[in-house]
Amino acid sequence: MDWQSDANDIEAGFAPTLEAWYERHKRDLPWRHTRDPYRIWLSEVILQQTRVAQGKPYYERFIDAYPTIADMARADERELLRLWQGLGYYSRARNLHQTARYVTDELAGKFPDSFQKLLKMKGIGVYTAAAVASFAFGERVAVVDGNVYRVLARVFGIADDITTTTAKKTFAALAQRLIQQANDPAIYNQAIMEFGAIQCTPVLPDCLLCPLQQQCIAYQTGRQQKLPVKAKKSPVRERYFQYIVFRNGNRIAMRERLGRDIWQNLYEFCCLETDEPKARLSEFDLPDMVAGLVQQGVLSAEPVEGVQLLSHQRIRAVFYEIVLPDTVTDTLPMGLQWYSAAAVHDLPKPVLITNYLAKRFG
DNA sequence: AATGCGGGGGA
DNA sequence: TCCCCAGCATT
Repeated sequence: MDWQSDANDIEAGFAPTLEAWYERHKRDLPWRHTRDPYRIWLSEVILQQTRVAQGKPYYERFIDAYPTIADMARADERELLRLWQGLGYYSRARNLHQTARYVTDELAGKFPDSFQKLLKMKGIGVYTAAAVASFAFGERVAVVDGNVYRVLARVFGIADDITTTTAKKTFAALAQRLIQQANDPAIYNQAIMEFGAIQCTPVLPDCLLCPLQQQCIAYQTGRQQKLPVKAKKSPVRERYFQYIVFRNGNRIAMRERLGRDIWQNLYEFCCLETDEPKARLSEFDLPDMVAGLVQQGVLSAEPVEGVQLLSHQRIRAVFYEIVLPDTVTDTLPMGLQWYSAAAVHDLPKPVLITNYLAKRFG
């Protein structure tokens, strides 16, 4: 099994290589001069989804204001939030305060000293628990953050979508295997994140000077830019449907939706899609056939707005009800046909249409 | 499993 | 612009 021994060899050398790299390249950061769990915890919370450059001055300010966890516990929450101002994700500050008080008052100031205990604290999730447990207490538990996903995906050529639960498990298991070979779990955890932050960067990683160049699958196959794979959260597409609801007595003009779009084979009213939101008939152009028909009728009520959220689209609809006189015998455009109220009821329709009918006609 | 939650920096 | 950043809590 050649591939297996190769993979194991790469895994075996991984942690020590990064630890050696770290000793040569690490930045001098204030929270790296302490093993005080309070300070490490504070730094980790500040750095959640936050770059070192942005978080560093805040860390200094907080340590000045609250040198110990008891100081933070006694502080006024508004004061904490003021210090936090500008960092974002303000629940972090509230959770910080809550945990500071809990540790001070309920745990007699003794900071939780294991991964499992740390996990129970407000604002401490899997990442932060692993970070504090390893940095402050030397526990051999691997951190998995955005840097780790990137480094592991590239070095080991893992193309799984990191936004999925199964991929997260895969990466966590690999990371936990890798840390077993580390000389010092605290150093190793710092090392892989520092490596991701300044060498194996999201764009333009410095592969030419990389100590893992020879074993990096991404480098060997030229896929640095493609890894890690992260599903783009497709922005919800905004669409604007203007529905002309033609009425004649108790009949309504409806058509079947055809073609490669939403609501295939469902029935709707005369539908005109616009690029921008509209609120009145006069704000957009009607096809000639439709315009001619509209002119013969009267707008019978204020336009009605409706919204329908699909997985990747938000349909904002406006319904304009036009009542036509019996004298109109024009052929209906756009494949529209007249349906009695009972027939309309039986047609398959999008919820958006059904809701409108219910709202308008009960 | 999906969302909401912030603000800044770099390409 | 878009993406990403030492993620977490809630539903």
